[in-house]
Amino acid sequence: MYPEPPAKTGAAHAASETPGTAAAPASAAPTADAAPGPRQLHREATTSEILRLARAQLAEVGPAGLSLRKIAREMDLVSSAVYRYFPSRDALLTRLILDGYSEYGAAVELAEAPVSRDDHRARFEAAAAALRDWALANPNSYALIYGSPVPGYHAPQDTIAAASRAGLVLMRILEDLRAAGHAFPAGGEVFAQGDAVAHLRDRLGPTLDAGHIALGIDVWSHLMGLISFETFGQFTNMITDPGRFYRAAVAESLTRFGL
Amino acid sequence: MYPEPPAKTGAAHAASETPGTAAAPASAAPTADAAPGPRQLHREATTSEILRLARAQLAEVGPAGLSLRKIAREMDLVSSAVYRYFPSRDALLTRLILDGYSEYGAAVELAEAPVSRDDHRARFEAAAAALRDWALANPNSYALIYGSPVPGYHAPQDTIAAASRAGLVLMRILEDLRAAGHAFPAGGEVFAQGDAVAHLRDRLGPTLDAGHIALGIDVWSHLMGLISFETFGQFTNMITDPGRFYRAAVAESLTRFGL
DNA sequence: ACTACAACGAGAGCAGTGCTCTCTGATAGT
DNA sequence: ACTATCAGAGAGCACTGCTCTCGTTGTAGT
Repeated sequence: MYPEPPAKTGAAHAASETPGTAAAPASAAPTADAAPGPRQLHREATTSEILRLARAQLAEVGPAGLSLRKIAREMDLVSSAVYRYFPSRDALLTRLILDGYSEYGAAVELAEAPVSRDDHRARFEAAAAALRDWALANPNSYALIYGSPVPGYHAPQDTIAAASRAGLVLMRILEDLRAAGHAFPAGGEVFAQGDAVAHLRDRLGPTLDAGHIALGIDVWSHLMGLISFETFGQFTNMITDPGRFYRAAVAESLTRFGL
Repeated sequence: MYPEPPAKTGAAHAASETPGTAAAPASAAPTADAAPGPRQLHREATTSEILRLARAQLAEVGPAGLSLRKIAREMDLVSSAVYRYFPSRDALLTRLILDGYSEYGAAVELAEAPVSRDDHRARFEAAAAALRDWALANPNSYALIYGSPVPGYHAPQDTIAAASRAGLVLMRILEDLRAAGHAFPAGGEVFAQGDAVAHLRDRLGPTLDAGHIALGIDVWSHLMGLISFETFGQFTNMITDPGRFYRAAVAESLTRFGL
């Protein structure tokens, strides 16, 4: 809903994926999903080509500049053909957002994974650094997923699950910390027990109580605030060395965990 | 540069204000700026009417939905006429951004002002609460000024000065704190002396050293991160009571100042 | 093997956008 | 009173998202 088409409902649906693929499984061979079929292959190829070009455009001109017609042109397609694959520009955007969350989460996981499991401090530092690095490397994707939401666009439930992936990496470190018998400093208890919602708790083990989850979310928000300010240019003429500044904040965060 | 016009340079200029007003002072009466002149009056009236409608539209459909043509229609003007007052949509947006920063800063100042000067704790709490309240009351303006920047849009120097206004309220509290002989806890010293840049230091007295300014910026970023997450919907299914959560974070911030 | 159906792409077209250019009155300063 | 300036009108360009129709073609069921 970026440049806002004529009028429409205003509240974006933007939910449905590629309709054909999703509506298909009723027919064909239920033996297995054995036979891909040349048509479906073509469909998948086209879909991912659209996404590839969309991502390229996103990186170049940002979310607002993304144009279905331009994508069609680059594929030697007529604009209406693209609508066979994505029902609207919004749907494409939704898909890009979802992918963005995944990539972001994957990047953070990848950075944190190789660190020795019981070196919680190093794990946190690695994850935090990856959080910033990815944002700086993919500013437009970052803006898409953590910047201002498209007006009238209410994130479908899919996105809110995907959104927490990067944050969960931090949470798991806290979890392991707790499992290792670590005692969090008393200061963190300003966060009430009921602040973190059940949904998030289900994705974590029972080791952490809501207060500690809330502490984790607070720290996460803190880091994301710094990253957003930096990538959105708010630190211009304010902070000379954002990298060092960020590392200092990370160090401060560690003390909040008692590390 | 939202829906990106044809091609143009890509890098937004977006600097110039209402050109007539700025280019005028060579002629007329340099005795004083005494005589407003009926024509100039009309110009100012029209300009502010445009801004009024633009703000209304912004609040309703967000930055991306802002349409010069629609504004013109609502004023019973033809679209090209609006260009007599703002050279481009970008210029209008720039103006709205500037105004947004001002309003935001004013709101925070207004909330902090009535608090007894030597109750630094209450002053901080009032300012922090205003920070969040304004954002929640004006989500689209907030998104405009603190959300993802318009792609290709490089903030003119004017904006970066205006941007710090709300943050400065917090800084002044630290300043007063320091002036009152308050000793900041040792932990804050993870922030290196050189992090805060000269520009910001000039707008504050010499009482605060760069390390404490950096601490202030960090806390400010933290709060803004929380506010952004909340207004941009990132806390959905994550935090049950964002208000209480925010207040807890504010309390934690106070301890960082030794309050 | 044939047929009915669904998918796909093309093309035209609608309503909207930002922005430019030219022309015509009104108006303000000389 | 004259003239330069300015505001607005109007037409038009290039672009957007999206819809609809219409042949073609692959696919699946009989």
